[in-house]
Amino acid sequence: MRRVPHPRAADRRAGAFEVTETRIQTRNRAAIREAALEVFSRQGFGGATLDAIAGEAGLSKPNLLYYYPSKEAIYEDLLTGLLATWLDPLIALDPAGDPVEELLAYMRRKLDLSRQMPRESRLFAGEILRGAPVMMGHLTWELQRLVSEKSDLIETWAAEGRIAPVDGRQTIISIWALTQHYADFDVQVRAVLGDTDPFDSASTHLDALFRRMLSVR
Amino acid sequence: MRRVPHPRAADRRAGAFEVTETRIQTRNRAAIREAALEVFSRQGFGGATLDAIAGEAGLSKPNLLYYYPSKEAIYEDLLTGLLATWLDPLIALDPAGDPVEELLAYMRRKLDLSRQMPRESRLFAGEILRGAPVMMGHLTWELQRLVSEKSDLIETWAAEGRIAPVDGRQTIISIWALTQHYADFDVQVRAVLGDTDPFDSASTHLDALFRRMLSVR
DNA sequence: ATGCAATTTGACCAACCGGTCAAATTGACG
DNA sequence: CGTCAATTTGACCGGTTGGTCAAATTGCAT
Repeated sequence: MRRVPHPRAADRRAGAFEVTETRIQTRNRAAIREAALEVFSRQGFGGATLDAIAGEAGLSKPNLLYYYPSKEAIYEDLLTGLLATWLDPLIALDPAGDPVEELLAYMRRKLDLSRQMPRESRLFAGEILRGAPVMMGHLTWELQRLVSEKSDLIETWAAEGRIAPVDGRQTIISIWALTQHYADFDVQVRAVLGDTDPFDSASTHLDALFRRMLSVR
Repeated sequence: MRRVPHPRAADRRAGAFEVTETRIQTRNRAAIREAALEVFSRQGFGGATLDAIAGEAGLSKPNLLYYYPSKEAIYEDLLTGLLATWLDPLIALDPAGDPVEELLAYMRRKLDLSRQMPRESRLFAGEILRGAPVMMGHLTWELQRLVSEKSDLIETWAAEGRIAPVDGRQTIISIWALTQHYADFDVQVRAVLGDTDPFDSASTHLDALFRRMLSVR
């Protein structure tokens, strides 16, 4: 029913450490992911077409479907492949560090992600907007667990009086909202800010905001 | 080329103040807008279909197209019709009021909008995400002008020492980001917060956040 | 109750969409 | 260079999509 991408001559030389992928496969899969990111992030899943993705990747549509079995498969592969990158900044929140500086550093890492990977941010945003049909499972497992752990840490810091008394989960949500906004609503932000680089002024602003919000007085 | 919805017997009685719309037209147009809001806000423009909208509205597809000339027309009508509602809270920012309380009140009005009109919020979010193909014009006129005026007000307050020194535009952007997030990323917020009502805890949290951010010490 | 405008519908259409398939082409290795 | 797997392609398919149209039905003012 499903054409699996090539039994491959994989185990021809048993014991080889090599990846099971051809050079051509690696190149084309990468091109497809790049193209799909471009198209899905701007058009959304529903608005994207295989022809558009194939065109952007420089492949024919049947050729594209030689590497991925379906439109959904490409979309899912993109999202799940990016999930780790998206969660890493929170994972790096260090219990041993200085509370305020740790949270500011987390905020900065997220803002950098918005600056350097705006398409990825919009891809996630689009998925969540539509009710997360694909990511729902991840949301209620990895994410919930991770946020639970880190919000406990934040509230411990608060209880110890090392930061202002805050709700841990709400604090994390605020960092998400404030940083992702610059990628997701890019055109609106630029319309409002004019010529100034959104991320430069955002960086200063958010730094001050979180310092005031978190520091004990 | 385009079938205009009915010359109407409009001016049959000259000098009448009545709307140019039939009762049936009013009812059906309202049903269509409601249905379109439901579908567009969840599926995005690209993922939405006329059949889905017609079905939701309880009309046949040709009947739907009797009231609106095209899918784009419905989408545009929704967005432009909702624009005023979306800008009103900022317009109401009062130069004569107490600065901190005014900004807090603005934040609360926006949060209420997220709570009571989440579909409208997601509709706008989807439009901006895709680069605002339809709203771009409005963004670079009404919005830019309004934000310009109100950010000047905020910075005047700051210069007078009545609130902390902040960037006016960035402050407005922060209010948008923090409040709309609860509507736009609803499923993620709920996944993270569990059973507690997102808007109740958000209200407390954001109140404290903006008070700390804005108050002079 | 009748006449005309307003509304509704089924049948239809061309374009497009996601996806398939057999056949052709290319790459790599002995 | 021969061979076989890996890759690529054009032609095609059934279903859906946005949209049209003529005809039927309904609402309403007289």
